[in-house]
Amino acid sequence: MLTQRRGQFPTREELRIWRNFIETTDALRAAIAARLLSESGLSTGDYSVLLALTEAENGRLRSSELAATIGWERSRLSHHLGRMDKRGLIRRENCTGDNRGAEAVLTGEGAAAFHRATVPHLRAIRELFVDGLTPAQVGAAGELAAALRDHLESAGGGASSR
Amino acid sequence: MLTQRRGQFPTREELRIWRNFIETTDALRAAIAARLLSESGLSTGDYSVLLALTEAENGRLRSSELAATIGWERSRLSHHLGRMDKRGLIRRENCTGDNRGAEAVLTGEGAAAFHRATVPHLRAIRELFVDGLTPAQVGAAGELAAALRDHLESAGGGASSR
DNA sequence: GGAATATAATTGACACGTCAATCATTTCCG
DNA sequence: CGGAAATGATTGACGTGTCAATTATATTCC
Repeated sequence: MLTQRRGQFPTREELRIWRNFIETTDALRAAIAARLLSESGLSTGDYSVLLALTEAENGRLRSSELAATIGWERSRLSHHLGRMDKRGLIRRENCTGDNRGAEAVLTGEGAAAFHRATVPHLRAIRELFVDGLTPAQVGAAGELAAALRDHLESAGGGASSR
Repeated sequence: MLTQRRGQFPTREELRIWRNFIETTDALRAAIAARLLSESGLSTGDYSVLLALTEAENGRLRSSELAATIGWERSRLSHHLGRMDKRGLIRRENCTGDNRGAEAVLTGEGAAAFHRATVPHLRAIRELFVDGLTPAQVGAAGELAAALRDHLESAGGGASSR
């Protein structure tokens, strides 16, 4: 209680910045996602999955590897693959050599959708993110992200981590 | 094609920064939300609603005003109030003077939950956001947010806005 | 070999968000 | 007045995310 670091709470100004920061990044994410969806019919989740499969050997990946690649929980991926399967963007196959495994396989339709999406998506990132900042600010964004990420990883992000 | 501004697409480095930035802010948001939930049983949505009601005259607000205050769509608020009502955090009443209106009223239980939540929530914001950055970086975060927000508002965030 | 355990993936229940109806009341105006 | 349009709010359908089981196969080790 003695050793409590400077202000237990954020100052008014810090709080204002926090709210602004989190709301703005949220709006940015939503705007990019909306553009992607309207221009290609893909959600950002779809895009991540298709990107990973496109870059994978033979357009196929074991479910758990795919989850690790894009940083998703297993059950989230499972639900999402179910929806993508229903839409014909991917196909599920049994994993040869390990019968409990499953592989997600890129379909022609999935590959086509991904290719239709990529150019407009990159353009949206440039227009809404890069073009809104000076080069110095883009650099600052990178440093900010790195600092926050390091801090999160060390200081424990989760709820149960302390 | 001649007049195309500097790189139609983000550079490799810009793209790396974009991904890092968006993933990190997402992880930060998730971490703060998880802390809030585990420490108080409230979601960030609950918190926003309770904050607005707490600050309102008599702990009550007309539904549409509440939506405007916290920047939500009406239907989103309606769904959320339904869930909060079921949990006893707020109560719905008819709006005197305009029978199509509805008011959300803070219950004792809602007020108590909010008060239990606020200190740990502010602490989490300090620990996970403010403490992860130098004072200069906090300032940079504010400027970044302002720049991105301005750009989003002018350059059209939505999908249909061009 | 065969039970205990670990691993891979799916499932179900539920919270949350968006969009497009829908319903009720009020307001506008001829 | 009375019907058309505007306004306030809710609802339903569906995509998405999390958590806690559950199912199925592999591995381990006695």
